[in-house]
Amino acid sequence: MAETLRFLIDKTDTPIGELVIIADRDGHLRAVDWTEHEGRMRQLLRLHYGAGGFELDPARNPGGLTETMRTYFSGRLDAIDALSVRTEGTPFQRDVWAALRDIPCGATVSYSEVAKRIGRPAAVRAVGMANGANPVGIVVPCHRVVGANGSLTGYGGGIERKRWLLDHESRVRRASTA
Amino acid sequence: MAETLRFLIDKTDTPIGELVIIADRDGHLRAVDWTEHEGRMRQLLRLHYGAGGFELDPARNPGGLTETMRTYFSGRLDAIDALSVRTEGTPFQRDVWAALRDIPCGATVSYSEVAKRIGRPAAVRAVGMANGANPVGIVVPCHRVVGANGSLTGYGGGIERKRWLLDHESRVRRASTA
DNA sequence: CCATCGATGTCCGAAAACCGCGAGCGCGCA
DNA sequence: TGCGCGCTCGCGGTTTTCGGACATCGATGG
Repeated sequence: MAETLRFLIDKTDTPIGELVIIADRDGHLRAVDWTEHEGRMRQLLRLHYGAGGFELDPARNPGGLTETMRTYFSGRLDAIDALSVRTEGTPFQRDVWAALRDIPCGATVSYSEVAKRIGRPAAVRAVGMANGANPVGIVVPCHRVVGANGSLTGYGGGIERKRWLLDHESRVRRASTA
Repeated sequence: MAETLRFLIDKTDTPIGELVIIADRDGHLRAVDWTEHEGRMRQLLRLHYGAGGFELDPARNPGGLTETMRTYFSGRLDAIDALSVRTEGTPFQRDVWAALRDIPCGATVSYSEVAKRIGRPAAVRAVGMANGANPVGIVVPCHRVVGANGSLTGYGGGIERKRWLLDHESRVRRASTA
């Protein structure tokens, strides 16, 4: 591939670890992950854009996205709802990720329910795979998908963080509706 | 892959069939093949630039390249020597293709000789593969590579055309040195 | 003299493995 | 009987692996 996409990279602290944020110059979010897993994230980028297909230039609060993430963590959960995400991925994955964004904050859904919603009720386990391949943690809320019996099953960032995020969302929601 | 390279496409007749010419907007030749094999050529482009990674806009004599090709066929063989080529391909393939351009017009070289020249004397058969994967026929003169015993072996455009091209080159050269 | 074989890089198709699931079943335990 | 736990197996998209084909040629053995 001849061309090179130039992305912007920033980092920020959260109560549960440092976050890496990748954005493009049009203000679209391209990837989000924990610094701890930056290697894995870069590998995913390589997969999607090619080995030399992109470059990461350090930046401060690109497109206001870093600030938006901080806002979410500080308690204004709906901050990330309007945020514009742009990713690659197979058609199936894109279907799944789109369905994830429709899960309202504070709610959880089972893998099979997601499968049903994208019209492939049997592709339950594949939904799990697609979840794991999600480049944009938190904003595409793969943490809101849990086992049919309510168990947390798995999370790329670690079950602990999944639990924290769900707590965070239900906690704040409870406070605001009270 | 996000963006799309916009190439220019033109066609022209030759004594041995119609030629397709793909150029970029900087005047570099990107691909050349016979109209008869346009499908195969597009597949190669897809391989190199991605399925939706490029687009072909019809153009007339882009970068003067069509005219240059016509000049070659009309007898000014060195017309294609200076012409700028830009292609993708693996490191090995690029080595091979570079070596091909060093074969002087009118001369022929064996596959094993090419292998020797790129420093991998044992990769003889692989040179054959790389030859077949050459996107830029004629200009990158894969037709000047023949069997160790002088037989024509193979040619993507058909042995007949290979023979014609070699005849053409030796004929004109003989005439000019006489 | 002729047939066979091995080395070499790349692509392609087929097949298998991999999983962030979930339903069904058997079993142990009151 | 009734419940819960854990094992097993089928599910389906994606990735990985593997084998074969090929624009050759020189060495070997019959």
